[in-house]
Amino acid sequence: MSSTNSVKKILIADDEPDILEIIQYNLQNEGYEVATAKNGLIALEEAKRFNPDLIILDIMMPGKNGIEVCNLLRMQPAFKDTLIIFLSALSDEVTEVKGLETGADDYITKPVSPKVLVSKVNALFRRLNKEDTGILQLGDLKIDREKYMVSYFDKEIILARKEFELLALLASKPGKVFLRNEILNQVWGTEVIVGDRTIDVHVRKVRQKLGLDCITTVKGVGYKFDL
Amino acid sequence: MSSTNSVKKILIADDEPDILEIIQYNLQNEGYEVATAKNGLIALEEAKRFNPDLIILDIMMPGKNGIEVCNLLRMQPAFKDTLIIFLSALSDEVTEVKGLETGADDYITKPVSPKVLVSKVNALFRRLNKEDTGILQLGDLKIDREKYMVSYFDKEIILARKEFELLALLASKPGKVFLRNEILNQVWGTEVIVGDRTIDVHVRKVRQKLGLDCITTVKGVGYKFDL
DNA sequence: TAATTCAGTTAACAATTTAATAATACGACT
DNA sequence: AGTCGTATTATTAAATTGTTAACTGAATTA
Repeated sequence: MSSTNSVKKILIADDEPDILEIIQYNLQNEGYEVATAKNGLIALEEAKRFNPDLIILDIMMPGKNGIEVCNLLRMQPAFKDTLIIFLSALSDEVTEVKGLETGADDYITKPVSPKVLVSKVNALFRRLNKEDTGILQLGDLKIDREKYMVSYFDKEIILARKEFELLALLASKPGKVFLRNEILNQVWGTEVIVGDRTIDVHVRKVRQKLGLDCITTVKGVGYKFDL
Repeated sequence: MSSTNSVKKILIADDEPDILEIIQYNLQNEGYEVATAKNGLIALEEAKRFNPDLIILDIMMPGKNGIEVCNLLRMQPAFKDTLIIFLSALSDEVTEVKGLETGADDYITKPVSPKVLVSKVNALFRRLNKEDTGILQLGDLKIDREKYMVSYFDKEIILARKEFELLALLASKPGKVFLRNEILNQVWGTEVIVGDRTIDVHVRKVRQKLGLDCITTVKGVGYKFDL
């Protein structure tokens, strides 16, 4: 199974050595870990051994073709969720639809520019990692934007909305000094007009509830988050 | 934001009425709910109103082009995770790479066969919905989305439809705070307009029927499910 | 050094928002 | 007609939010 953090592993299966090499080179350049297979059977073995996050499959290969390989992979629980991209010289509609319905995530027709291929791969991983929740982890302080929850050393701290938004804003760029105006615009919006003291008071409440000196005052300028 | 159970909504933006119509027809045939926009500005408005799960954007449109629209959408938190596919007659490498790097999930060059497009759309949703099993088991609480049934300690609890959908939504991501707007969109849809109090009342009923304190209110923000 | 000013802190209070509840109304369906 | 599901409204209760005013400490000035 693929970890969200680590370097992504990609297996490329194609019977043309040139293509294999070009794609491998470009993906490695982008920081991916790459393995290759020069036919369908080897691809299956490599998939087991290498446990890739993404498999790029040529359709027309000697022995087992790409679609067969895909089917065999999808049958195994271990590869149920593995990303699969078909790469094919066949650009006919029927094959493409069949390929996608087999459970592939994309179908790219050759010839394809390496840069475009890399972009598509990036896009797939980007989307998959969107799963990550908007959690900010700063030392022992955790700010979960989705859950509207702050915890320190796993102890939950209840913040009111404005308090939370203020903290989330400051913590979004630790070290950066936010001007009072920025804070007003971000947290309170441009419509509402509130006095300057209001910010101070909210800062105080956050400090108090956190019991942690992480909001620093920069006199005459604004506030910043610093652990 | 996309509901786990409901029909997926797709917004298509293209300045060519023919294309708009063909795509719309094919996607509706596949069971999707479709809205259309004939230029970039309208697309932005429709996105806000219709709240689609996927937006298919033509790149060359009068006024705002697709890439601009994509950028504007991605800036708004509400559309940060919305699926976006570019559709373009431009097949040059630079535009395609730029499009994908802008945050699109796919880039398809015209002309495209409607069947292939539909397959690609299906593939995207398939990938996104991987964890969407019908039954949710949360501690001793079981929620069966297919049978519209809830049980606690094997004791069946009858919920009305809206009540059920509300609970199912909140329980789909335990801990996550759902904004009132999200709840309205998911449970009631974008078409119907109901007052804010309606949500409260339904929350109350669910709490009452479950006899279980699993829905927490987060003042000023929304509600969350927590066991 | 003492007085003054400036900027921010603090605590108490008031105003405003927001949600829970109960009672009510209206259809759809039986 | 009666029940059920749904949405609205009014009332009440509670929490958040904003303001005020007094306080503190540092920097500035006389």
